[in-house]
Amino acid sequence: MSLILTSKARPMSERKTKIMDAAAALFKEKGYAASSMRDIAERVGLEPSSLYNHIHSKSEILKDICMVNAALFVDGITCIREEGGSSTEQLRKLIQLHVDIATARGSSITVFNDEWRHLDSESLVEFLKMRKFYEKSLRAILEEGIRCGEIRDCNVQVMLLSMISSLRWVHEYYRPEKMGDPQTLGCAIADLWLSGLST
Amino acid sequence: MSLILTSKARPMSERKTKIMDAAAALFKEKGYAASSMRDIAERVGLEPSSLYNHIHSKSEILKDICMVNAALFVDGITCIREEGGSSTEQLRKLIQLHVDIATARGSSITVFNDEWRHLDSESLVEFLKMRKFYEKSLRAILEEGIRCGEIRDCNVQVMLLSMISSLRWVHEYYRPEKMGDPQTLGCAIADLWLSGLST
DNA sequence: GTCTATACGATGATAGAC
DNA sequence: GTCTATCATCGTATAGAC
Repeated sequence: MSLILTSKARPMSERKTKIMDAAAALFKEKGYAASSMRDIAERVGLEPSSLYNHIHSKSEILKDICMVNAALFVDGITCIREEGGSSTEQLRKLIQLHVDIATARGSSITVFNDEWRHLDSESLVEFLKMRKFYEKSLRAILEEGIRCGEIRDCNVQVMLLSMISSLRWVHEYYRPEKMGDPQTLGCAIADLWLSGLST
Repeated sequence: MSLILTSKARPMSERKTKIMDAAAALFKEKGYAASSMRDIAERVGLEPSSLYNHIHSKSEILKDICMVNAALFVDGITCIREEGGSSTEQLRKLIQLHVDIATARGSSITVFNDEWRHLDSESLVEFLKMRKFYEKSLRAILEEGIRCGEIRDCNVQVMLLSMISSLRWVHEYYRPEKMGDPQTLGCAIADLWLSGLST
């Protein structure tokens, strides 16, 4: 899954990159609504008004962060579906995708997870479409697994939501020294999900 | 677990209750920072300044919501630990506790989950202490289970964080008509966690 | 591209009449 | 307890000099 490294976004000016990074970090720390353009400007060493030479508005920053990350997940799961393999294999790859993205883009993924509701209505529609696509794909993996007897026949929606939610701590609490590299962690979480806690 | 019904909070005036409920709903919809005192006042049918006859500040509302809910979890897990039983039984009860609280206090629990970082530093310390206590208790359950061979010997921190996180969708996406009553849902999630997805 | 200056609405909170 | 009036501050964003 080399998607994280081979970003398809066209190159960004160094200044704009710094602004986006500072904004993502701030949104993570205080949330979108509580982060001001003055805060962002201060972090990046500019006067507030100068930010507008690089971005159009605060809401545009949020939109960019959310969409870039949503695309990573959509592309990732599309890739996994195309590669095929058993449901179990696909689930393992999917969990690894989440862990890879969460460990590689800590602040950006927080914003994607928690701040998307502040998107303006137009962007929100687009964002929710992508999320819907992602959920539909995951549901398909689970249903295939149930059909061929690989996955237990439980409430699919409950499985799906539990699985996705259970990965939402990684970006915040991942500690390499305690949990190993992302590959190791992904494997451990996949084992947990597939085999359960009981001996 | 009758904790939810037998609230220990001293009685609140009807007006104050309405203010707190409206605030919790708003904080859930837009987040704490993006919700204004004017918004709250409008919902409850008062002028903004009148709110201050019932509460001292906006931050106090947040503090009350967070602390009341934190106490529910702390009391709940304390109860479960005191009742004893096998680790598996305790884990089942704990999952049920989460589901019960999430389904019974939707908006309040969202605030507790996502908005606590806006607490002022003093309240934040108190809040984090309670959370720490909760995590320590859950860790003890898991470690006991591993020691006596009831729970698989995995990274405890990874298990703990995954378990807690996996329950964070309930308050938002619980649909009784699709998932049954809270008891049924709690049972289903507990089965998922204990036995895993694989057949 | 960066700055200073500024527009102008929204914010949390208070004072004081009723 | 509720209101009107008001304050001081901070919010996003723009204009225009350099």
